[in-house]
Amino acid sequence: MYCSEKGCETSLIDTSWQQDIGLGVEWEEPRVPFCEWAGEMQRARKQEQGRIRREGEGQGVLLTFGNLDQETGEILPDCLLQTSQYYLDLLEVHVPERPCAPLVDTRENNNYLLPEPLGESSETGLVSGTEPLTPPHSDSTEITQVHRDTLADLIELARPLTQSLPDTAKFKQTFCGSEELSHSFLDANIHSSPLDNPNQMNSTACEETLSTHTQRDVCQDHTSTVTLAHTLYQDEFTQKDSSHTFSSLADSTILFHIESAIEPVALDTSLYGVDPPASQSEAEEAGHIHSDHTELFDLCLLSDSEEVESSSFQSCGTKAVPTQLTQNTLHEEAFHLSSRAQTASPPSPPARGAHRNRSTCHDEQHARALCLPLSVDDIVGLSADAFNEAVGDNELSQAQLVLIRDIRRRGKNKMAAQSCRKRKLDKMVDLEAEVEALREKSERGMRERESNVRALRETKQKLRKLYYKVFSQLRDKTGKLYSPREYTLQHSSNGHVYLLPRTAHMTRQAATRP
DNA sequence: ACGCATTGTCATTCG
DNA sequence: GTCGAATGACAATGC
Repeated sequence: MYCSEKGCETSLIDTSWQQDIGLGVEWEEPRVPFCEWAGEMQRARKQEQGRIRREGEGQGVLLTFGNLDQETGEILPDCLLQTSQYYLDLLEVHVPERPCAPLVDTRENNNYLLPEPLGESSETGLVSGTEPLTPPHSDSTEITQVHRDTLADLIELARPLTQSLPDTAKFKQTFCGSEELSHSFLDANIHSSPLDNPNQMNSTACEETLSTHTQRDVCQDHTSTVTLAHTLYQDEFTQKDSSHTFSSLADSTILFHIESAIEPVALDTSLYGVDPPASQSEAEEAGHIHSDHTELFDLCLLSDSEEVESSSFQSCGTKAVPTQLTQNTLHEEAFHLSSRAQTASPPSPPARGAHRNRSTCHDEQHARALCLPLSVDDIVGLSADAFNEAVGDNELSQAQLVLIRDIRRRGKNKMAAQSCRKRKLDKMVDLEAEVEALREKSERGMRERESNVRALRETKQKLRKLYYKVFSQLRDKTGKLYSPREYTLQHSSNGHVYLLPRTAHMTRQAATRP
């Protein structure tokens, strides 16, 4: 879709907005033409720039993690400036000598498509001081006037398309040190996702993610000097109508096809185009980058495996795959990566709190790397018959067979160890309960024994008293008392009681013993 | 720095 | 003999 007339970009975007409104998007504020909005944007930027200059102290603080762009007044980290300059250099050849028409989307031609330029325009009331640029493939009548720093901002906006941020948090730690800045990049990654790129986030997921981020952006402080211009651009959208943001961007197809301007990047060197580190800190940063590189590879393969079985693995985000890489190349590289991970280098110490899922993630990464047809859960959870059937149905390589059986063995053993420990724990609990019951039983026996001993002692005492009482009442023929030392009382089975001399009694007892 | 608890993994035994 | 479950031992990690 080309527009050759001056000012046509305004009508195009306005038409897009009108279409959105026609689709039911409510517009609470009076409609502001895009050109006016762009002018406001530029004025806001100028004000921001002036504020930065006034706030020398704050600038000093901000410059601790970034550099001040002399043209825009934005604070950019070094890496961004380098990358921005890189893309500027790539696009410098397209700088024309006269004002240009807006860039519009021609996806077939892979042309640039930019939002309405913030450059000079008497009709739109935009500020002056622009440096005209034109996209590739545009003829003399299809020229675009783009403010240089706006182009730089849009390059930054499009940068995630080609460099991918495997892990926003890691990116934040590695490059920015500023949460807001990293949010800007995350938003840029979302807002600039080409809908027609199969490697990018689909529109539904993008909209969902976008909704979350736009809500946050509405609450964001727009006076921050760290916010990049494209974030301001997006925030202006979200201020007007957060639900309108994506549709506006999508319907007007404000996309930035940068792939055509990017040279092939050697994957084994750097996907981020970082020069060899000169210092230790740079070397550490390079280590982060290399780590992201490896992670990116896994994620590249993830998109491949999703084609095989989309239900097995879940995507971790929007990842760009270098178009120069074929799937076979990726698979071969993934195999080497997986092999290296399995055999060579010991895993680096994971972050605190990552220990619990380390093993599972490790297996999942290997499964992704080798494109196993089953998820780790399925590999472990399937019955033996189902597992063998699944393995038999899918023609797996030797490496895949080894890996899938290792994953199953480890997973089974892991569950077995867990159940074993649970059983051991339960057994210990049962044994402790049994010990407690036995202890109580023993205590009861002891108490009963003591009670019995006491009763026996009392009985013996009573018997002794009774014994002497009987002897005290027994008299021989002469009326003399029987001595208990010389006589004893014997109770027979027939109920009679006999008084026997002790010698006879002892003789009798000896005779009855076996 | 040290001890303890938890978890994963390997080797081995058992059914 | 094979296979899966069970378990002891060990290492890594977190607290």
